[in-house]
Amino acid sequence: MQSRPRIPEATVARLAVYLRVLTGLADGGRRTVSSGELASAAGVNPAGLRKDLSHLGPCGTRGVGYEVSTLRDRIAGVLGMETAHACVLVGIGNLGAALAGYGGFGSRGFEFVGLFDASPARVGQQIGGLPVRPVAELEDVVAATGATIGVIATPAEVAQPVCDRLAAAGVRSILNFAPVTLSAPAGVDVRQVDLSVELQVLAFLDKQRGAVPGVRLDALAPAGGMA
Amino acid sequence: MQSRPRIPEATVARLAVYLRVLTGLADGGRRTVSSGELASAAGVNPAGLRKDLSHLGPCGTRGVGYEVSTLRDRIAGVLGMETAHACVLVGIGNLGAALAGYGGFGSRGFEFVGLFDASPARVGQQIGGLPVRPVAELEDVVAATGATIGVIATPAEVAQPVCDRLAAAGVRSILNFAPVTLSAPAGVDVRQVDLSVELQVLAFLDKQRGAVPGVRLDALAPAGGMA
DNA sequence: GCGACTTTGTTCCTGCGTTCACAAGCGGTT
DNA sequence: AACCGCTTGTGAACGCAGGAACAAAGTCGC
Repeated sequence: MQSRPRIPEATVARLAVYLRVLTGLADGGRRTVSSGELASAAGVNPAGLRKDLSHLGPCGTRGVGYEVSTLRDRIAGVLGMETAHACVLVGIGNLGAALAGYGGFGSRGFEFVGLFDASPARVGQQIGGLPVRPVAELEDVVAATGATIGVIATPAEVAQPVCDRLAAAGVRSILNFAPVTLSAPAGVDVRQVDLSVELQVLAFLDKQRGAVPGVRLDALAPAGGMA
Repeated sequence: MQSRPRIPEATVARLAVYLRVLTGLADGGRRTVSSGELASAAGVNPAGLRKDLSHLGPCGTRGVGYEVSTLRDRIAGVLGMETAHACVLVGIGNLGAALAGYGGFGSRGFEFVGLFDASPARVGQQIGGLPVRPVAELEDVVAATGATIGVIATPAEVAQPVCDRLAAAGVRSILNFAPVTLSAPAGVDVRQVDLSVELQVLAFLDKQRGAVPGVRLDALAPAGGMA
């Protein structure tokens, strides 16, 4: 009953945004919100927001709006946040260290239970209260903690082998920051976050909008990082 | 002639992926590729790939496939990579420092020309050959370099003011890593990269697939970050 | 107690993205 | 020179997401 047959993936992504906005409203002491206000804060269309929320069954009061705390708890339940999720992070470079030290995950129910790196220089360091372990211990930690989410922040060359090991160890969801397209066995979800792609889309939109060829790189940049 | 009336945004994102794959193939000495092989490497449908490529006009040889270097250059041209793009980065925390030090941008035509942070402790540090400047100099650097892309890696509270200043200074494209929904004036594109949302979508897909309640956080994690 | 206003939940419709399937074209071979 | 297999490019159908408009329902005021 709480789990409808299917919720579109795009809706799930927006539900996570609504949840963040609602949490902020609740912390501010707000009791109720209308769909229009919530949609404005989330940057979406009010009708679309109501349609998204309709997937969880009726949870608002007509003429009044939505009760902030109730809606927050309802969304959190649908997204599966009442149970914490154990994550392992492979690749403790600049980006990996930033992810490991970012506190925004823990407060949302995601807990890193293992950090791994291939470099002996990194192994043994403490980041966010957790030691960096050698990748050889990956399977053991996944088995011991029952981690279901793996985050890959390694160089591109080793991302696929790491993905294979994570999947074999029992991880069912993988978030990949390496700039390669991973192939994983059926039953394992992979989501790709590619920063270069995001920038290139922005650059294209800018170019398509016409004009503005006047980029003067030489004005302040000393050395071109051409590789 | 080179710029067709409109290319769908989803296609642009995939073109960037094709470009990455093609670059790798060219470095490996490969001369030609078929749509099937390229689609497999990019993780998409072969027919969809051909339709994406059709937006740049005919660029393949029937019976043979696509010439790797030619297609690579064609895509690079459409994405506007023959001209470098100057970027400014605001917020040099863990994530910002990782972005500033990441070499993957420079090789794709994106060059950081200014790093900014509000903390005096950060100002003056050198990251990737560039000094961290106080945010007060933001407008001057944008004007001097003609930067068109701004990257926000600040705490959530100050992301909107920073966005406003970037837009007012003339930046037309903004990539936001702060967990807030930004509102920008018309003519300014904002792309949101929210790591928590990605994780929550993964968690939901995992939950929806059924089963797996056996998350044992207490095995290794010390404290549950319930808020 | 009744009316009017506000807001939700739903339905319809339009447009887009994706996928399947087929015709057109090129290279290699005999 | 003609045939055959292979691959591209395109046209059509399907499904889905997004947006607007409408009906139901609850609350506030009189």
